[in-house]
Amino acid sequence: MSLCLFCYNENEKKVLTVRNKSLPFKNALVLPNKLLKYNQSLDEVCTEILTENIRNQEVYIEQLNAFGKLYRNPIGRVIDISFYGLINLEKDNIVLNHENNAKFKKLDSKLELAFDHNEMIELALKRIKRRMKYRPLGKNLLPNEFTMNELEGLYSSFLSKKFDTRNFRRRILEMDILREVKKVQRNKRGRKTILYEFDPKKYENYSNNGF
Amino acid sequence: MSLCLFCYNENEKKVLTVRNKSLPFKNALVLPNKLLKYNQSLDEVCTEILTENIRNQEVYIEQLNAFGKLYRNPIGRVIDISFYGLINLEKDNIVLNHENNAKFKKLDSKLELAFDHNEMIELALKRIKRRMKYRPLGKNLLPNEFTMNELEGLYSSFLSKKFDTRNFRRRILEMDILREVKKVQRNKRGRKTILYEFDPKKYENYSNNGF
DNA sequence: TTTACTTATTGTATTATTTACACTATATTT
DNA sequence: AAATATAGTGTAAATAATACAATAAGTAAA
Repeated sequence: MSLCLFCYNENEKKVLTVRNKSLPFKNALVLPNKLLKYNQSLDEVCTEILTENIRNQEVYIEQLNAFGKLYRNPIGRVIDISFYGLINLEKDNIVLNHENNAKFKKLDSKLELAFDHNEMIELALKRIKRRMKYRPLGKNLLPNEFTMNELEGLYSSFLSKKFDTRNFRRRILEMDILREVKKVQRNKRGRKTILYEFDPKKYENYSNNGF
Repeated sequence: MSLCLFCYNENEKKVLTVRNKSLPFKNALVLPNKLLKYNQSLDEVCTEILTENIRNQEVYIEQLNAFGKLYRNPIGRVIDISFYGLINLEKDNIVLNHENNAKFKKLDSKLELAFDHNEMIELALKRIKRRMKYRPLGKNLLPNEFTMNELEGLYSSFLSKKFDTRNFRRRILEMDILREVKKVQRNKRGRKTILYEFDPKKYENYSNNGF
């Protein structure tokens, strides 16, 4: 079982990687993963992977795909059921396990993982991209309070597409998932920024049932 | 591994079921399934299931989901990676294995399968429904030549929604995946019907990349 | 052969959604 | 007070989706 755990930090999407501790590909960069034990459900392994690597198991997770090619692991036949998850570094109170060398890495072409783990990331990103078209995204990636610009940046990053600010704002507001927070964000220069939060019930509803 | 194999026959969607040959739930109605052997890839088991039950392995298949709850099988922990497929009974030259009691059953509320196989069907139908919104459907379910009414019926059935004939035809033709066949279908009463076929290249293209 | 009936096919007007596009507001710095 | 940086806003045009009913082309019956 492998997990693509994404965050959105410093205006970039990143994925959690660890150093592989055993053969094959010992010491290579891989997605956090764990073998399923006989008495475990899939969810339980996810929880273990999370606990071990970030010390937090309360994270948004979706099943991705089962990878089952015969020779994907050179040592023997391993079927890997992969998941993806979305977190926010501060909000979710992450403690990276440095024994595993757990690190969030930028998603660029230089990121090369062992096994078929790059494929997993690609597939996860595709899935997220598709999902964004009929369900809201952001609650798991952003801090509790955020600006429209941050939300636009996130959408822009995951959909690899620039938005027109005015149209973006209108569309998001029409989704009816945000509320303005009383507070406001002071900036070094320029106008203050309105802060928003997700309306939990509405977000939940659209997240489960689509728009 | 289990397979939801759908067809669209006599204006109804149907799914392939078999009688379970072993415990637990011996003799119960189930989806065709098979245990994965050590030296098999997922695709190979799919092929086996297909060969065994319909004597044809050249079928459109997509991975659905891994079902991994601890007690989904009362006898022990079994993780089931499910697939769904779409076929056409005549075109695909199906020979049902009656030793397994392989039969296509209408998808109605009376259809009750053992294990979590009903869940699998539900999920597969949801997936297909979603997929239809950005990719074409029909090539695998319809005969090579078909009428607009048949295609509309198929869409209507899988999306559980009535269409306005005029709007439906316009939308489908705008998709640019059909071509008229020279022949025409004679009916007992009323006007002759134009026959269409899918343009293989265009269909393939939209099927892989979406509209 | 004319009329009734059956089924297939077609077009237009309205509404809703999406896109394109540039200036004003509010704060800080000099 | 002027320059600069960032946030925030409205309107018009184009495109897509929806609602809606009459005509065309055949068979069966009178």
